[in-house]
Amino acid sequence: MRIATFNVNGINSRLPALLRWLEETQPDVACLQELKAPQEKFPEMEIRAAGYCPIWHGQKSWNGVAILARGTEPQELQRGLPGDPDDEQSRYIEAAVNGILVACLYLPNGNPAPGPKFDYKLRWFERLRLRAQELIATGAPVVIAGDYNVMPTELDVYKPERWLDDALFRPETRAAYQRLLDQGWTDALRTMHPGEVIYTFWDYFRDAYGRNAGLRIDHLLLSPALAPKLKAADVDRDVRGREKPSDHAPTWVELDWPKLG
DNA sequence: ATGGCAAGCGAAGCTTGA
Repeated sequence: MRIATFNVNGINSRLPALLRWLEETQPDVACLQELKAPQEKFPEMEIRAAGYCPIWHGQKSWNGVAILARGTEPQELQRGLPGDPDDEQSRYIEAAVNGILVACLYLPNGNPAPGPKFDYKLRWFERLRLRAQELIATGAPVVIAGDYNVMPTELDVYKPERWLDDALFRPETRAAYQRLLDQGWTDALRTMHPGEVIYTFWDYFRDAYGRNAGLRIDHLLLSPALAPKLKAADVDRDVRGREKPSDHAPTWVELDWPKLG
């Protein structure tokens, strides 16, 4: 069973690229972020025509997350990250798919730091930590996938010294990610590629992709019940090099788990 | 150190992203 995460940077402007990738790689579950579309502008017909059943949480202009399941309806469990009823941003959705609890997130960027946006990021991170603790305590097979906007270590940044004060790499941010891992989560991509330079994002500026000036910020965390089932994890890097690409590449895990259908 | 690019909104140029 393959579960992927892909920050599409606008689902409607990215639709041809998304459909091509789905057709080519046939993930069983795809977690999408940065839909940048209100609820009613999600391209449900096109996604269903491609064989995927979606649930999504849209928002005008910014954010937005979705979970797509191939040939089966995701059973939605949670919409919005608990812990702050005043948080209007669409950054979190959870569903059960084929016996696995799938959480899809788009963690706040947090720049400029310090400042209110960075404070929001850290508060959001703390809410995530509490939710993740609840999920891990159930003992269920869980994957929390998405754009975490965190480079966990220096190995995950093309030029660490340039990013020290950035919200994606500041000590507080890395510490928050580490606290999450300390609950018992497995960072799937790093586990399968220890010591390897492997990125999931290249910005649009100055030929960052061509120079491999990238970041590893899209992660799939596996609960203890699921980590032993990890068979492979990788990045569909070539997708970033195509026409009209997202600035992120799809990232995925292959699990020893019965396939859908 | 800065600005480079892309997308949404809305119909130019600002905001946001990372």
